[in-house]
Amino acid sequence: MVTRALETRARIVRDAASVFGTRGFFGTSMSDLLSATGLQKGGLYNHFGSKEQLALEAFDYAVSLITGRYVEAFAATDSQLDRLYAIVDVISALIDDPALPGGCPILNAAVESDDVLPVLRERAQEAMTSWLRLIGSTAKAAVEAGELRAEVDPRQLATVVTATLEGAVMLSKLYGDPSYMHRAVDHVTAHIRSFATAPAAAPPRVRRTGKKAAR
Amino acid sequence: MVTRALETRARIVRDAASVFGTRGFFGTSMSDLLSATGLQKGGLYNHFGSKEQLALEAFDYAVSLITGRYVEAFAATDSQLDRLYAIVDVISALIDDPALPGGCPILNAAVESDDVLPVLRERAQEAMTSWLRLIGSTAKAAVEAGELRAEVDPRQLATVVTATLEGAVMLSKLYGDPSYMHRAVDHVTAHIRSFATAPAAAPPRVRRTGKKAAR
Amino acid sequence: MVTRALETRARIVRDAASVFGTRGFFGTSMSDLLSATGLQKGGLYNHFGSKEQLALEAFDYAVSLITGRYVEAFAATDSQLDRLYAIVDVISALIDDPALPGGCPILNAAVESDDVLPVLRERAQEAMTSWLRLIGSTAKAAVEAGELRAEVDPRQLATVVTATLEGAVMLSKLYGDPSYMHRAVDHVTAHIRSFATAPAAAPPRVRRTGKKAAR
Amino acid sequence: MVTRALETRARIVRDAASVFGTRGFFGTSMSDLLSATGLQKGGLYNHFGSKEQLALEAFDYAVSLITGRYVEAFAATDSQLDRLYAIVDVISALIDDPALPGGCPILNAAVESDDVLPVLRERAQEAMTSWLRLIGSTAKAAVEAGELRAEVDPRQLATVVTATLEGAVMLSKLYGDPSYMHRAVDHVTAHIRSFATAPAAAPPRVRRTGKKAAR
DNA sequence: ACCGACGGGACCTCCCGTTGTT
DNA sequence: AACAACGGGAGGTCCCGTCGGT
Repeated sequence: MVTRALETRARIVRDAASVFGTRGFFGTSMSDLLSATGLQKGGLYNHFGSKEQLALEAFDYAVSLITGRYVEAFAATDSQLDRLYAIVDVISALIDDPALPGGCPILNAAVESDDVLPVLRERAQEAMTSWLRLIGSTAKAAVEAGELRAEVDPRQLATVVTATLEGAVMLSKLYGDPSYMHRAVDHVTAHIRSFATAPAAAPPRVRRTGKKAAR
Repeated sequence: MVTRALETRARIVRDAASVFGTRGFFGTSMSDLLSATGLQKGGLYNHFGSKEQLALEAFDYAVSLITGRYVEAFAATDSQLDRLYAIVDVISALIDDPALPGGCPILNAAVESDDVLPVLRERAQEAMTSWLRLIGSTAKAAVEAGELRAEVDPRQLATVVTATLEGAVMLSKLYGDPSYMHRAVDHVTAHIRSFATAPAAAPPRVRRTGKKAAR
Repeated sequence: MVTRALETRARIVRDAASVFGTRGFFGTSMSDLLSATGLQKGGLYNHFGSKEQLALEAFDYAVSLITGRYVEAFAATDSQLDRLYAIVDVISALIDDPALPGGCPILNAAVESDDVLPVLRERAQEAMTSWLRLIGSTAKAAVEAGELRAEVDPRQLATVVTATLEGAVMLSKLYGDPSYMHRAVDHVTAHIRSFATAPAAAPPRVRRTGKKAAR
Repeated sequence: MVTRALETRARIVRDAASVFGTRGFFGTSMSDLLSATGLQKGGLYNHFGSKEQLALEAFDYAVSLITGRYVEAFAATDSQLDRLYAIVDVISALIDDPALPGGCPILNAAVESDDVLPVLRERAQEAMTSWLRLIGSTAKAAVEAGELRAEVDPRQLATVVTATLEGAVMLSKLYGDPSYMHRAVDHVTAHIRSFATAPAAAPPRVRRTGKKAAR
């Protein structure tokens, strides 16, 4: 039955994404994947031609989980500015309420793929590019909607938001301490707000852990 | 003979630092290290008991190169504020004028060591901590010297500066494009300047490549 | 498929037992085992996690061959005394008609495992203990059956029989000359007979080679 | 200075004999020997061309220690029969009061050298042969001196004594329990005495540990 | 006489992928 | 679709022996 096969395949990808996320591509062995999926060699290689192919699909899946959260979060927004804040929240959730263990898949892929895994590197570039574009175009839309001042450079803003949050993902994971991410979120949020046309109330920060961390 | 040994050892660490920086710990094989150093297995294992031990020393060496640049840069400063700018410049140089290939060793170690290389993770934590402390205490000194306003939260500033620049290292390396780092530097510099007591001239930015990248 | 695996596994154990018996644990390399079994590394390691594990199973197998001979020989006996003689014959056959090359596996294991292979040493102890117990309890049964005089100390007898025959295994193998074993067998047999209640005919010695070695 | 060199050489042999005795030839690595002697590669290879050569000399040394004990023990005897008892005592001392750790060097060499170390095997044969001859000729002399009955077969006696005691060395070492050796000594002693012409008092057993084990 | 850097190979282990089988 | 035996090679480690240097 075709459905069954697809389910198994999806389950493999899901399990593999967790393992690759926490151990990295080279740090993950086939036997890690076998015990994570509960399958044997044959079962796995029926669906994927190689470890690399599985890794690529696992990467795509991990990215899609984040993308899904954007879509979800965007549904609840009614301004471009809120969308920017929502984007920040989604990244922040990589630490506070991760969909998958291992932090940000793009960061992981970018760091590990250096000169060694060009295929993965390309995927990471693509994923990062669409992320940067999302921020950039949202910022531009916010300007056009009159929510942000015209002096905002969308590309500059996208870079700063992304770099700061990715760096914070690394810091918080390195120390096992979410407060680095929280400080980064505060900074990025304030930075965005500094371009807002209306003095505006504090953005609708939703810290997913529920703990309203005193700052 | 003792001299010879130390030289060889130092050379191995230097060469290994490059390889580990570009390929990562798991992505680097002993073969890679042998061809990088020109030694044979026996020769290498006389100096280092294991690949991990060599990796740790290579990490320390890579960090020491950055530290050395701080020391060098600090010698030319005469205000706490200039020191902050110098720190930013040193990190920025990881892209524009790297001492070693592979970007920031701490970033690399932090991302790859997750749950897999606890010893390396500890070293990365230590290195990162002293970096954060350096920024934090410099910021505090700048406040005490009246160069920055009292409202500055040193820890917050250290987090933001570090996260943003580390994230930018990742972005610029991912794309092979230094402009991400440049934008991050501009932002961080402006952010610091926004706390300055004197309206002050632009900070003495020294882009090491000399190319004034149009932005 | 399952059947195939078990067959292969059994074959590996059998072949390995020969190699370990003749070359010893440390003297046997994985290469030796590979050429003995005709497998490749991957094939072998699918069945056994390590050389040590294989060695242990090979040891157990070698011991089981000897045990099997006891069972076989016991089936043809109808007195406790005959059982004692049968035991002697089984050990004697390690030289005259070996099931496996390499002499006595327990002797080999005991000598080589000293302080270096504690796991093997334990196995050797267990195997030796059940051997000593077999002799001891058979002697006791012979006393109770009135076939041996009550003054017999079963533990003493077991030690003497075992020590003498094991020592003879070593001597005969060292010189490649079975006559040492034959002399030991004669002595041990006479020693046992000296405790017999009936003057009894000579025990039903079956020298497995068929050659009635002139002594 | 020549003396110095010989001293060092002798010390190496002594230390190596202990290591080889406990770990065996293959179980002993050069680095084991280096740490046992406190020397470095160069220091060791100045005296011995190879591990094998050192092992051979260490074996000879170990045998010479036993030989020395014979000589010593013989000096205190005034009958051939006492010499036989003395020989038994010397072997018994391998367990109760060993000159070197590792039990009997000949036993060890015989078991480990099988088909793998022909040179060592030859040495073991030679050493064993002179031991057997010593017992045999002493027995013969005892017969000629009228201390043992003429029916004694010297070669048979030598085999039985040697096999039993060697087997007991193995047993006592396997269990870490000297009582196996004690029982073997009792047996062998009684066996010899059974050939004595004079009903004679118990032989002058000297258990070297001093504990007169109750039997 | 001794040290210690180094070569180069063998060690055991585990890798990833293929293949036959159920 | 899944299992599991197996190939063949690369992994890191440690081996023994050599040799330049003190």
